[in-house]
Amino acid sequence: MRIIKKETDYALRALYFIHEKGGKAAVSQIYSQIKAPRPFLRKIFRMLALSGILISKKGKNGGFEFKKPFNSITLADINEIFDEMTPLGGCPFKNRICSNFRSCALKGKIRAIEQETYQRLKRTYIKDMWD
Amino acid sequence: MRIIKKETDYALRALYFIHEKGGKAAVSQIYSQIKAPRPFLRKIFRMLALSGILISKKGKNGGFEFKKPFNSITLADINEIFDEMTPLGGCPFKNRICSNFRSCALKGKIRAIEQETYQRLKRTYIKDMWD
DNA sequence: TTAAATGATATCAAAAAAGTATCATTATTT
DNA sequence: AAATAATGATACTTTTTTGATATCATTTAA
Ligand code: FES
Ligand code: FES
Repeated sequence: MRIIKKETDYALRALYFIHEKGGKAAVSQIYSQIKAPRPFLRKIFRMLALSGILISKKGKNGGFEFKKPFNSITLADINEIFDEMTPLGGCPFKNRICSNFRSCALKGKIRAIEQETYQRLKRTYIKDMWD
Repeated sequence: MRIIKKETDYALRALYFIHEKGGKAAVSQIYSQIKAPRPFLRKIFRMLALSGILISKKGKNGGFEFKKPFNSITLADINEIFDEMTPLGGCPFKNRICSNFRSCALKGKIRAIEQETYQRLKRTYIKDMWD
């Protein structure tokens, strides 16, 4: 059972780091601290910017700062950027549809559990993760 | 977020099928019904037997029957055969340990969520999955 | 003795996840 | 203006995990 991806892991720790740094930082200042590969972290940050979590500033002395207030960011906010949920009525095994889709009740039960887990991610604020 | 693997999916549906067939069946009678690849299902069944869920009977007219009573089997029972949980105090990213393992509080929170999900799997009986 | 089942194991293929490389664009500093 | 240092965009590669095969040995009932 893999709750989060490495991308989410890096993202969460990086966001926390930016917050500690006063709310703004560039990838070059972060990656070594959280031991993430630089180009990978860049990709992650671009997605965070596209998703409205961060604002990016280009050029010298550029970097990233929070768009969404740090205190309001949940684990779910970040997780859903990198990992999609199974759609309502869908099968947990994406694209390639399951054999006996129609008669399969499994997907419903599994989805319910997934949803419950998601709700919990939603209730977990990243500001509280380092308590 | 992937709650169960395909192996678990096949296993659950196959077990239900055996139950409907009166508690005993051979792989050759099952795989086409649940649309699982035969050799894959064989492997799955061997694991179910090794784990004490089923008993295997070799030879002609052989097959598999329940060792653990069907009504007592939970989703967790099957899931844990094919998917391991992160060990207590461990990092969700198996083998290759995380960079800042010591200072990382993330792993604790993630594990808590994983545990909660596991508890729910434990409370879900496969006999109830086709309601 | 044959047929039909599982046991055991090695191997392969496909998909997903993780990570790189490269060039373009933008803004600051000199 | 030029150099520098940041992100934007995108294509690619590698590694890991998952899903699936193939093969031969063993067992048992007919
Ligand atoms: S339809 Fe995919 S698990 Fe049932
Ligand atoms: S130690 Fe692995 S997620 Fe923190």
